[in-house]
Amino acid sequence: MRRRGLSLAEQLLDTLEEKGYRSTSPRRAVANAIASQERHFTAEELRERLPGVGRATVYRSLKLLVESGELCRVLLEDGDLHYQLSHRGHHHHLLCVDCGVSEDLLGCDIEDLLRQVSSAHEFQLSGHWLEVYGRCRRCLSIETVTA
Amino acid sequence: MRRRGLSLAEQLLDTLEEKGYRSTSPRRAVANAIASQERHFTAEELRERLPGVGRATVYRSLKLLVESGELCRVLLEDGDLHYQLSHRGHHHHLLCVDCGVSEDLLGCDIEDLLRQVSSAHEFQLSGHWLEVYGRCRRCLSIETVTA
DNA sequence: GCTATATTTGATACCGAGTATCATTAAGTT
DNA sequence: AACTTAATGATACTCGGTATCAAATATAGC
Repeated sequence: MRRRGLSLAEQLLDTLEEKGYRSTSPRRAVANAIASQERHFTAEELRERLPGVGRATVYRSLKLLVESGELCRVLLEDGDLHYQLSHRGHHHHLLCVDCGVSEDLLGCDIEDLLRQVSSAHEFQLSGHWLEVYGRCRRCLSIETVTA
Repeated sequence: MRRRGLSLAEQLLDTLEEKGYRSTSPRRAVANAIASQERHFTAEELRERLPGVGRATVYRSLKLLVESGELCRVLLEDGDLHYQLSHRGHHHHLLCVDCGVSEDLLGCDIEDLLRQVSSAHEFQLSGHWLEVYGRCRRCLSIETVTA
């Protein structure tokens, strides 16, 4: 949901400003670093690319961006949590375990299924977390070539 | 899938022995502590109950038990990873966000759905992670009483 | 039951992710 | 330009987890 006329980095800062957070140069640096990041990343990876920004500030910015919905956390197959740009509201990820690329899953029928399942267990559904892992088309074709 | 004639703790040790790991007194202590734990727990919670066992040993034992399928990791709604006894192979959890009780989800149609979704994205499915959160019947009734 | 050998242990130190504190600095307002 | 409030970054800390390595111990062979 990129807003017209705004670069990705500008959009991140814009969202923070709308929430009353100031636009500072460390935050601009963080926003730029995130915007130029194609795949999911860890806080430390981001920090390495921002030697001039304090550790606490990097973590604080990540937190604000997750809270404001611009970033989301993805759970890797091994249990590691990474960050990733979030282009929409609630959604799921289809993650390539080779290259790390992710596609969003929207409009699938999981919610319906979960509603059924939880009512069968007499649970009042409040949320869920789903990650799907596999190999993307590109990685599959590369694998075939090098094999 | 508790084996006949074995207590839960004995079964944990038994599984490790089958894999060639020795039965030691620290491991027995860990197995007993886990066996008496009804809900999901963190490594630190377990460690508090095992003052005589070294930190590294607790973590090592947890790792072995996860690898051998006796324990599984559950992802809480806030991203925290806890441990829990795993009574079966691949399964999902229906977790109560109030009391932490969990029920296993088996034989639901999620796998089919994921197969469809991933082939639509030209992904070769390799795995998935699903956690479902809600309030269990007991917590719902308590809430009604105290309200 | 004793001995040899390989595994396990626990102390320690370390790492990554994240938070708390707090004096200093910089944004936004007037 | 001055003021006020938020943000920063250094530091120290917590928690979950791993690497190292000398000392302890479980098992296998005799």
